[in-house]
Amino acid sequence: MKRSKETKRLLEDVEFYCTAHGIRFTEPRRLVLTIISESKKPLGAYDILDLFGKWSKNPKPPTIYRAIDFLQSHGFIHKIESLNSFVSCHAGHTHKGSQFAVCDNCGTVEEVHLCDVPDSFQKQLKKSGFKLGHWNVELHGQCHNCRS
Amino acid sequence: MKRSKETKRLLEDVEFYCTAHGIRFTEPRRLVLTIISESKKPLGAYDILDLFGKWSKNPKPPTIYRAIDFLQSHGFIHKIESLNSFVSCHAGHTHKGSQFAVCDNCGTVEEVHLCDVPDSFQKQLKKSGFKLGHWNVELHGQCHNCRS
DNA sequence: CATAAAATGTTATAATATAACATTTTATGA
DNA sequence: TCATAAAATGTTATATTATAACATTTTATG
Repeated sequence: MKRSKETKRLLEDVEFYCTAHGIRFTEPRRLVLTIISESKKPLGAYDILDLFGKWSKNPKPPTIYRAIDFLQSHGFIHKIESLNSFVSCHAGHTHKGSQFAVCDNCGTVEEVHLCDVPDSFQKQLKKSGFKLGHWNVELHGQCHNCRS
Repeated sequence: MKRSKETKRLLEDVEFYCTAHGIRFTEPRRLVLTIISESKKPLGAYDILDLFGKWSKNPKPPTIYRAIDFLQSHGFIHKIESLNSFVSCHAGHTHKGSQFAVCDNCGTVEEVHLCDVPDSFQKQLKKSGFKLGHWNVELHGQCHNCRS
């Protein structure tokens, strides 16, 4: 199976993280992460299922969704809610928020990493007494490539 | 059918908007908007379908989804992507972005209205040459009520 | 009022996600 | 080292969310 430098690096990072935290980086989890990481675009669960099928006989949806849940809960992948699809996270550390610029023309997604929620949100949340857990920002539009 | 002051006001606003723009505010559209507006919490399409059934004999999913598409495309309702559900918009005018504070405990949603995307996003988008269309922000956590 | 466009009705099915239970794998300590 | 429990996976079935396709009705317009 093909694995880019970025994917190899991500797999190593996750390996390290899992060892350090005593959690298991099993074969389906590794394969699902590799598939997502190798994709230039976000993948839906059933896209992943199809690709997974190249390496394993007749996989079923729960196999994919379980791996997704695991990877997501540890911040290794993110879900783009407006596309029902998933991207890998190369931000290098766990964080509570994610921001994506989604090109509605070509479908590519760029993660816009910010460690904190913008002030304008903070202020409004403080005013209403809302305790922020995690957040997700999806910015739709046209990427540089598609504009020219 | 019960209709709060807020709902009545919203219906009037939409009525006015539709007349002004030569678009039709038909019965299924009005009923779906009323149902969403009367709800304290975001409603899924099939929740709406059930409620719609109290006023119309045996409605089918496309009826609901069509009304949702219409209402959404004109900015009268918003979809909370992370919940696959819908809320009405009382912001009073169409806008390109929406922000929601979603309480993961009680499920209530508060719309945090901002007319512009925060600077920190603007900056990053400018850098990468991304032309912003519409955006969606979903802030998950605990609301004031659920904290006490 | 004839016509075309818009909206709705209706049937079927596609796409996304999870429940429930059986089996296998792994970590752990007696 | 091996009995055990916890974790993970396999498997079957089904729930939930959303749309395609085509028939019919309603509305705006000349």
